[in-house]
Amino acid sequence: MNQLFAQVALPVPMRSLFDYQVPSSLQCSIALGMRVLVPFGRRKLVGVVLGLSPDTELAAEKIKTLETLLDDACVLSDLTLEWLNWASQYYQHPLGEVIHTALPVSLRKGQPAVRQQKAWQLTDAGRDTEPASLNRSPRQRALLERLASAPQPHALLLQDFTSSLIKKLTEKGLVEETYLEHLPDPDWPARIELADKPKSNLEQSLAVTAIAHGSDRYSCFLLEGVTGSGKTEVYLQAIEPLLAEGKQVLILVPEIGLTPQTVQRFELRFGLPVGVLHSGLTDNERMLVWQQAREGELGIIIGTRSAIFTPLQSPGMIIVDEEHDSSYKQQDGWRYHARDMAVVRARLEGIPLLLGSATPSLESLNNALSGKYQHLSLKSRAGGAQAVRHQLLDLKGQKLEFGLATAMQQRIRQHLQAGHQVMLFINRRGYAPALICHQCGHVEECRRCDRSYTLHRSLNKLQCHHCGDAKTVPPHCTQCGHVGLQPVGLGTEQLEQGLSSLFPGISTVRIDSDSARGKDKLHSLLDEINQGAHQLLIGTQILAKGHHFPNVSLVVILDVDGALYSADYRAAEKLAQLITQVAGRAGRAHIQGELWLQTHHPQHPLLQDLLHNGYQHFARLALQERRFAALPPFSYQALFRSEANEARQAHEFLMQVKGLLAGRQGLTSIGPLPALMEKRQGRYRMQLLLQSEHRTGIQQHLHGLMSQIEKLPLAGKVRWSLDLDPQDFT
DNA sequence: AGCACGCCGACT
DNA sequence: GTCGGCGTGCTC
Repeated sequence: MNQLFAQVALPVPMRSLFDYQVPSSLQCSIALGMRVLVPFGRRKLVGVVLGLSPDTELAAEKIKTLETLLDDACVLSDLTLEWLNWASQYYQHPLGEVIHTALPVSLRKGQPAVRQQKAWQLTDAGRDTEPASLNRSPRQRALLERLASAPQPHALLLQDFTSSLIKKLTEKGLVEETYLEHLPDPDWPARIELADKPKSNLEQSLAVTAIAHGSDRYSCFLLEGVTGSGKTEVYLQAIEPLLAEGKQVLILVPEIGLTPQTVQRFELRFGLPVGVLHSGLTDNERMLVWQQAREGELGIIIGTRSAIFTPLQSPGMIIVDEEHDSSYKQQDGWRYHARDMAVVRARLEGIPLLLGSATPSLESLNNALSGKYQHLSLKSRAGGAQAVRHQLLDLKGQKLEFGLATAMQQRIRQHLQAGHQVMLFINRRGYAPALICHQCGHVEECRRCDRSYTLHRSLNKLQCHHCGDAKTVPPHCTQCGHVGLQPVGLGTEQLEQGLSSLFPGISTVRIDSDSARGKDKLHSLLDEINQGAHQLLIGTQILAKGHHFPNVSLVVILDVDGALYSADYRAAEKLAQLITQVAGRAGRAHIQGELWLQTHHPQHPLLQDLLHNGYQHFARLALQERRFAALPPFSYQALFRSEANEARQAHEFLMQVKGLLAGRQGLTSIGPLPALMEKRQGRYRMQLLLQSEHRTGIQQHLHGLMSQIEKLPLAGKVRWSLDLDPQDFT
């Protein structure tokens, strides 16, 4: 037989495929998209076959032979491979690692992909036994005859025989255990039982009709619906006709939004089991949902970020709920954005994509306003919850204790005395902030860019993260001459320790990603809160997501300025989303909720706009600002990060990367600058930001650059990575 | 990324 | 005399 070589993608951080000789015994059965076990160095790796060819460019002595063919059918379809290949190019991440992330852990480890079920078959002795010889035990005889023609699944046998009977024949050596491939049973469309649905309003009906109109091809919808406007009801009605046709629906939700109630709502409406994928599952549980989805046995699959990789036999629609949520962006390794991956997947599969949010990302909103996506709005709020009152507290010249103004402390006391709960929001700590004058509120700004400087304590410098300009820290305010400029948000870090002295005897609880880590930890904390075990709640973004706090009557956001004057240009957008989400969650019909913002700039146009005109209006204003500043979504970015024990090395590496890009048209590079969190775990972190007006600009320049970078001597010494469409500059 | 090889310091 | 530190280099 002729020689055959397989090009295999392996989970290693290298941008090449690896050639292996295919043993002649496997040449007939091997195909693209199957997994193989191959020798690699002195270990064995599971890889995926991406090419088959009668020849290879590699020297014969280097070629090894693949060890095992792990599948008899492909685990990744042509379409999926095309999708992942695109992703590997777009994110400039090695294809082998991309494929590795897209597979469930069990498959990465080489476990079989087909679902197996326990079954029973006759042994040689069993086949030689005359059924008549068992005439004295008719049940045993019946079982023997049942197995005579073919092995039978365990579950099926139990309908007619007891397990002790099977055991008896096993002990006699006539019957033995075996495994049969599970036969898919995709007959759920026939079992749909629609529950009563609420009467939908005009906006909802319009949205559902619009979606139904485009449901047989790729199209993208942005459903912009204020909190409580019934987005989920639109999802339910939009997928109803698809499910009836036997089409499957994949729903992505934020990490924190995947509650039993969410899942139940879909289950109850259609009377169907829903496949659920989240981080708390075991490898086997994930694998089962993956298999059921692939075999078409599930109509609805709900999951967090990585659920975007769930294979579907007959895809009907993808829904991304709370599409603005930052948990859709992977923050290490391959930094993909599940929402963006969903757009490309929907286009390849030729199915509609529905993005829903009360506070859409500026990216999606821009696509909707420019007509790239269809824009659907839900503006009326169902139910009678009272709107939360928003108010601003001017911090200029105020006495602050642990970041709280005296007037605010009194207000908090009033609410506590009334028996209500109070929620205090602080931004994540450790960020490089702007420098602000507490007397007049003046913020040092870069003259060239009109943007605030960022304070980098270790260098004792102000740096503009927009153009890279640096200057020394001024001794006094350039506006009013006041001496003693302070970083924005000073004191809020000590808030938690200070609360016990400010509010003695009041039970305080902190909720952030650390304290809420672990299975069900967050939920038990939330239960405690709603049962009234704590009166003062301190938290970050996590508190605002998807949970209701009926007894909270006062919400305070301590350092609004931190977001208004952050080097992270998305901070204002995130703040606006936070405020809007919180306003939708606190209080209840009989308690008038209050939301207070502490700021040195109560007249700031973005704040004023948000408070008076709401998120929808604010977002459009913010988009205009982005357009003027040529920031995303009106430009495209890629961020190189580097990290080393010595700041010099991290900096020098990025200087060399910048050097490789020198003189390229249509591409600007900013930096290297210290990361907003300059140091982490004792290592210095620097960043180099690339920006282009066109997406293809970034792509073209990155093409080929990565392999050049890998050849730099420093590339092996510093930890470095590329983040495409960066969302977070920490 | 792993995993080896390789060449310099404190220990049974 | 060795155990072990992590720098460097390779993996079809």
